[in-house]
Amino acid sequence: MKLTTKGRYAVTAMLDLSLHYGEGPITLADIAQRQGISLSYLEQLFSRLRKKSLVASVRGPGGGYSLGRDADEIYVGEVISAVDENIDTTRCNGAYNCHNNERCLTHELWSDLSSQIYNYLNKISLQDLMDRKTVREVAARQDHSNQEEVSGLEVTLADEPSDLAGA
Amino acid sequence: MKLTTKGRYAVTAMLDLSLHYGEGPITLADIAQRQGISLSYLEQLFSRLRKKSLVASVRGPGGGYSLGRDADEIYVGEVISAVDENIDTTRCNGAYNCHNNERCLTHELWSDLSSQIYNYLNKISLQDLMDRKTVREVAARQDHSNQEEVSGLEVTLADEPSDLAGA
DNA sequence: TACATTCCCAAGCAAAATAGTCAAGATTTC
DNA sequence: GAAATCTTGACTATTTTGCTTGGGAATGTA
Repeated sequence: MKLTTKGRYAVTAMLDLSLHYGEGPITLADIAQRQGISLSYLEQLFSRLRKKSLVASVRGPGGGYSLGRDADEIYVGEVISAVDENIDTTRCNGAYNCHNNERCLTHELWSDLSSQIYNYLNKISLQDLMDRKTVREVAARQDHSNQEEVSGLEVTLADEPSDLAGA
Repeated sequence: MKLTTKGRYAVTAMLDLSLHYGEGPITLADIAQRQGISLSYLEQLFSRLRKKSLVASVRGPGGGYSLGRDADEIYVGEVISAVDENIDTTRCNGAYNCHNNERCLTHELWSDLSSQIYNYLNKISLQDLMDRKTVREVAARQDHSNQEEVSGLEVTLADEPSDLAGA
């Protein structure tokens, strides 16, 4: 199991998609703007999500993406697996001869752990996430600020004072 | 939580140390050879393990490392935390303003997950690992093959046919 | 048909992280 | 004092990440 921002981006985007389900296809441009993820990067992620049938796409004007299944049938673990290819550990992925043609000492431990994490993540559906109060609150705020941002063409982000609170 | 080979190396080395506990201080050179980890890399890892008092060191000839506590009081999670500094997620680690000065949608999910994994790993002690049958078996083999390897200076690993089984 | 909008895809690239090397030193034992 | 061992820091190579660029292909609309 690998846990990187890549997987987080994917889950965030899928959650965004779920929250706007029922509004017809959602464009990646919308998601990119709402979630602050680069459009091209999203395209790469969604390419993999589509290959795993987690999303369905419609081309052309008015097109976009929608969920491949209902939100309560898509699990976080699936999303992460889809974008983070080698879900296994990097060195001895599945191989029994990690070291000196034998299993490495902790081989079993890591496979145990991987499946443990995987189990945990595969119990959480996108619907579960949507049901969370904090998620709904943030989503509502995002939809509002989105409407404001749409009018202005681009937000200037030259040197945002991100660490004012610190020090 | 971050799960990389770095953490795996650390746990493997600590497990090796546990298995040879009672034989006096163990040198990193021994561990490096048994577990196939570069000595200098081990040095870096053990530097961090020592700072967290997970190991104790004795310098000079006959010196080496020993466990900082009993094997049933050292948990896998601690070992991983010790070497993998930023145990938190990379982007919005702890910050509440991941995106647009708000919490990102999945912020809560990731902190939940992190603590979940951490809990799991902090229930497994080095002693637990040693009690596993497969670990004891591999360890026994390693001790044997180690004695053989000591006589030959270096194993030639020019082009090992690692993918014969494939295709 | 033209064209704008959207998905699709592949190559490349900078920054960061990972895994490892190298070199110099500090302690201790013999 | 010499050898063994830990200790430390700087340096390097490789991989991964996050992102850009630049082109397509499909499709709805005028």
